Formats: sequence, C-alpha cells, structure tokens
Amino acid sequence: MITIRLPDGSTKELEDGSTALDLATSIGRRLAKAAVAATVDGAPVDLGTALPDGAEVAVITEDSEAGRAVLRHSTAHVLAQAVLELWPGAHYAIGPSIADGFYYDFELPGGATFSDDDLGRIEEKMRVVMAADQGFVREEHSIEEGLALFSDQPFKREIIEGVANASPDAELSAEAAADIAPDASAVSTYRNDGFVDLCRGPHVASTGRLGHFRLLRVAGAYWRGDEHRPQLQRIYGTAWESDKALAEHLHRLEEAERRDHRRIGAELDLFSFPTEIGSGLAVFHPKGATIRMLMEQYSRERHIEGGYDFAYTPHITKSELFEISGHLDWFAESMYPPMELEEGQRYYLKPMNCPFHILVFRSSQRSYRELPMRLFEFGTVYRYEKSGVVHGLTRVRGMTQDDAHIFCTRQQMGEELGALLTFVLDLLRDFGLADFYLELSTRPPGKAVGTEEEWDEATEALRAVAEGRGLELVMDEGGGAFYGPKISVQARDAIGRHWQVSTIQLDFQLPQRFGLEYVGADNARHQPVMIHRALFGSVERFFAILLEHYAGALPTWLMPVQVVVLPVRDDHNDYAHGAAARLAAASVRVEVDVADEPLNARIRRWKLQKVPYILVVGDDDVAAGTVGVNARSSERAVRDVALDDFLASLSVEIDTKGSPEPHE
RNA sequence: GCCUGGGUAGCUCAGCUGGUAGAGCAGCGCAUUCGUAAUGCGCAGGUCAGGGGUUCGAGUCCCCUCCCAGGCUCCA
Repeated sequence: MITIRLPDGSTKELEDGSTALDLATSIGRRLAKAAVAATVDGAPVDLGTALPDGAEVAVITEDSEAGRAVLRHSTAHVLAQAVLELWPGAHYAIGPSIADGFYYDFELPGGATFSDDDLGRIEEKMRVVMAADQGFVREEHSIEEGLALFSDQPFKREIIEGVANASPDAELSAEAAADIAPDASAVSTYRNDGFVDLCRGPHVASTGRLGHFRLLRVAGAYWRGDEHRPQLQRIYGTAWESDKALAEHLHRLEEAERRDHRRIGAELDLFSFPTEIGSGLAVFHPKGATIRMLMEQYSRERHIEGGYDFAYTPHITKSELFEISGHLDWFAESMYPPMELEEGQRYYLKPMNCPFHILVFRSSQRSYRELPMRLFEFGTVYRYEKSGVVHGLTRVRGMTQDDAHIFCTRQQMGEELGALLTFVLDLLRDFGLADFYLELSTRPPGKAVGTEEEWDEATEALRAVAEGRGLELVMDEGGGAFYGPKISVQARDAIGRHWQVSTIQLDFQLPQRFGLEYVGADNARHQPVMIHRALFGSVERFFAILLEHYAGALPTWLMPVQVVVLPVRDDHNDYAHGAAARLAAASVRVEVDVADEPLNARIRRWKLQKVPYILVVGDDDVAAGTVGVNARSSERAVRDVALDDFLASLSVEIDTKGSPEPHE
C-alpha cells in the first residue's frame, strides 16, 4: 500500500502501483470524470502515472486553468497530427497552450501556406482523430534516439539539440519551453496512433477526451519569435472542457468584436482614417471631436486643481534637441525622417514632448522654491510605427499625449509620486474605469543610469504608494527603462480585458543630459529629479478604451448628443423646439428630430446612436408641459414627466458623471 | 518590416470556370402626420484601390505599388 497526501492535508491509502486516475476514482466518480492530469509534488504528470509512496498529489480537473491548458495542449497535438496527414512532409515546430487556446507552427512542403479554407478541412481531420479515441502514450528517449526519431524534422531536432546543449534556453520563450523535456539527458515524446511529438506533457489519456474546440485563424509567425529566422505558418485555435464553455468563449469574442472601437467609431460617426492622409493618422469628426474636447477640458480642469502649470510647444524641432536628449541615438528608426532645410539643417517631427518641457524648465535659473514644477501639455507627437503594428486609435502614428513632466527635488520625490498616483486613479475613476492593478518595473541590471540609491529610493517610493492603495501590484523585475523605474496603471474593462493606461516614469537621464539644475536652500546647485507621466496615455488610445469599455454607450456627460426631442406629429414641432431650448439653456447638448418620418424609425435611429435620452412629445405633453422619457437601453418609456423634473435629474446625472442606467 | 487574407456605391456585402456590375442600408425627391427600435414609391450613386501586363475581351488571370484586417517582431 502507498500513502498519498492530498492538497487539503488529508491522506489516502492506495494499492501499490496506483495511478493518479485511480486516486481520482477513489475520491469520487465525478472527480475522475473531470480529471485530465495531476501534479505529483507539484510536477504535472499524466493521469496514468503510477504514484510514488508519500507523494503529495493534486488532481487537475478540466475546468481549471491548468486543466484547460492540458486540453489545449493535447488539442494542439491533434492539430499537428491532422496537418501532417493532410500535408505529408510538413515540418512541425511548437504548439503550446496559450490564454484561451493554443497554436501550432508549421513549415509546409514547398513553401505552401494555409488558407482560411484549410481550417475546415483540418478541423474535420482532427475530429476523425478524436472520434478514434487514440491513446496518448508517453515515451522517454535519449538525446540520440530523439534526434533519430525526428531525423526529418529540423525544428524538433533544433529543440532537442538545445536541450542537449543544456543552454538554459534563454532564447526559448516560456511558451515554447513547455514543449521540451525537463532535463538535459533525455527527451520525452507522446505517441498516438502513428503520430509522435516531442513534448513534456502531461496530456489527456486519449484523443477521445477532446473535442470542444475550434480553429480560429492562420497567421505567420517567426520561428522562436525571431524576425531573422524563418517565418512559419501558425494556426490558432481555442479549446474548452465543454461545448458550453466553448460557446461562451466564442460569444466573448463576438462581444469584443461588437465593442471594437473602429466599428463603433464608424457607426457613431466619431472618426475615420482617410487613406489620403496616411496610415495611423486619424481625423475626428464633429461628434468624436466633441467627446475628445470634453475629455480634454475635464483633464485640464483637474490639472489646474492638481497644481500643474501649462505649456505649449512646437511639433517640430532642429535635430540638435534630439541629439542632446539622445532620442536620435536610440529611436531614429521610429521617428519620421527629417525635413532637410537650407545648409543641411534638419528638422524632425517630435516623437516625445519631454525635451521641450525641459527647455521650458531651463529657460531661467530655478530656485528650490519653485519646485515641484509640473508642466502639462496636450502634446501631439508623431512616431513612425512599423506598418504592421498600426491599429485603430490604439496604435497610431500621430497622437496627443496628456503629457506632463514634474521637476522636483529628491526629497520631494516620494510625496510627489504618492500624490500623483492618487491623482491618476481619481481621474481614471471619473471616466468610469474602476478596476485597476499596478505594474512596477525595476532597475534593469547592468545598464542603468543614475545611482543605485536613487533607483532604490524611487522604486521604494513607487512601491510604497502602490501598496498604500491596496491595489494589486505586479512586479516587472528589471523591466524598467535604463533611465528610471516605472509604474504603469492597468485598467480592466467591462468584459475583463486589461489595458495599460497611465504610466509614471522616473528619469535620471535627461536632467543630466540637459544639465538641469536648481539652486537649493544651501545656495548650491542641485540636479532635479524628473517624472514623466501620461494619464490617458494618449487621448486617442484612451478614447478607444472608453468606447470599448462602454460599447459606445458613454456616460451622459461625455455623449456628443445627450438628449433628442421627437415630436409625434409636426404640429408638436414648436413645443419640441421649446423644450429643447429649455434644455440647451441649461447646457444640455440636445437635438430636435422633426416629424417627417415615422416615430419608430426616428427612435430606432437615435437608439442606435446610443443617445442617453429620447424625449417623445405629443398632444398630452403640449397640454401639460411634460415629456415622454425613453432612456438608453431601457425597455419601457416613462410618460408624462414634467420637463423641469427631467432636467433636474439629468443635471444631477451629468454632474455626477453617471449614465442613464448601467451600461450593457 | 515579415507572413496570411482582403480592397466592388457613403456603409455592409453578392458577382460561378474571363464576355463588359448588383442588393440591402444610408443619401436625394414625392407622398405619408404617426405616442416609444425600420411608412411607401421613385431617383441618383461605381475609372470594381492605383498602375502595368496577358487576352478579341479583365472586377475576374499575372506582376508592381498603396491601403485595410489578423498575427509575428516592435512599442522609448
């Protein structure tokens, strides 16, 4: 008999040679049914693994993230199996599970490529393999055996050689690492039917255990993520423990698509990307411009309250400025090429605002009494993003940052950072984002400027303010830029996606390069500390995040049209205009849609525009001074509301930055 | 930048193996006057992304360029 410890601390006695599946069965039939793998003393193993006496064993069930990862990884194997059957001679590379799914990379014979139509054929083939319920059989091989087994598979051989050389796989991504065996002396494979793949495991017991999957798309992907290596053909798919979970996931994808800010931007007539202007360069239409203006106005108000001074700086500059700042050394590739002027003078579009703000600071001798000096600007910058990365408003080539640079003493740094984080989170909450976590990027070893003390002090200050908020803090060790540590605010949206919004970055480099100084109380010159911070990140990107978060149904204070008045017949038009004038006098953005179309058609059109309130006015309203209120997303309208009462509650809603009802 | 897939009316899309372009919505006009998510009829609208080639003939086949999408790489 052997004794097994379970995660809850209890023990279980089993026959010698019992497997993880036997353990699960002994605990309960449902657990056995849901089990896909197990961990033995923390190491993941197949269900069929014989358990050693005294081990601590946990059953991995299909509805856990670890369990889904097993399902997905196993499904990826079947994908490779299907592709190798359909394309004899194909080379297969790696096929890990990823968030919500899996992928597998291939090199097809003769440089062939997958088309979208191939996905259906591959899926069919995979379902045949699953129906055949082939068992996954684990095998261990020496390096030599492994190389022989995969003699015609160059990528597999490369992985095995990597294992053999015991290079700690610095260049293998964590995802790819899941595909290789754990130690340098042997490799493991999994075989089902005629197909064998190099794999660390674990896998489900047999292919019949799989089936709730969908292949989603094909894409190119570099071998080992290196753009200098061959580009392979990648197939992405998703797999779940049940058809229900799969359907829910597909529904989430549809939901995300429905919320796509590019779609909403077109539907609500907010912005566009005229191709005549160029890739990644947006124009804002009147309604989009209204929203943007409101965002910016509110931000300005908050910055005034927050003790910021304002600056305006040009969009172009002589190269000298970016030579001093160092941008031309590091980022010339992502800057627009220079304009050549007379006598070789070169002017650049600015990719960042900081050097300009620095010149404002440096324009006169500064006293410690002036610090902290906080210079704010909606600064429009241009970055020549590579063509493949441009995406809607979230990754553009021209954008406006709500950018500020704070110059302060080292002593002020901690307090300043604390106040700043409060400021950021308050502002984001005002826009309806409420679920945050923070990411702290620390000193990159070996290539940092500034003293270690400065780094420690700054990092500790960031950590202290982060922890003081009780917010989840994710460490990004060594992930800071060479010139200073960084804290970034990640916001979760209404459907659980997270977006990096604000960044707060310490900088020990630029004050030095520009020779910044202030005169201290000791009458000596000191170098100020500089903090870069953008709260929206870029106005365009933040706009996009809000559109996706609210699915276009922004809070009333941000909607370009807040109220529409619909007269039932055209002899109600005068009353409608009067009601609208009353609202407009109270600074409500209101329109009248006169009665030359059926009422329902007009209601529908404004509903689709997500207008917060549609007021319908007819005979009864004209007689009584009332309106019929149809609030956004509500099923039923409320009749006979006194106009003054409506305006009163609307004003409260606008002042409190609320919405007519919880967004969908 | 690289890979794959695309680009047909303002928008969403159809157009088989090459024979000279179509729908719905939107727009405009006329009629309709209506109480909470699509009134009817009519009209107009396209150098089929741009350029070159093959062909008697190209939206359709080939090449180049531009743009878009999904990825990869990148994101100070």
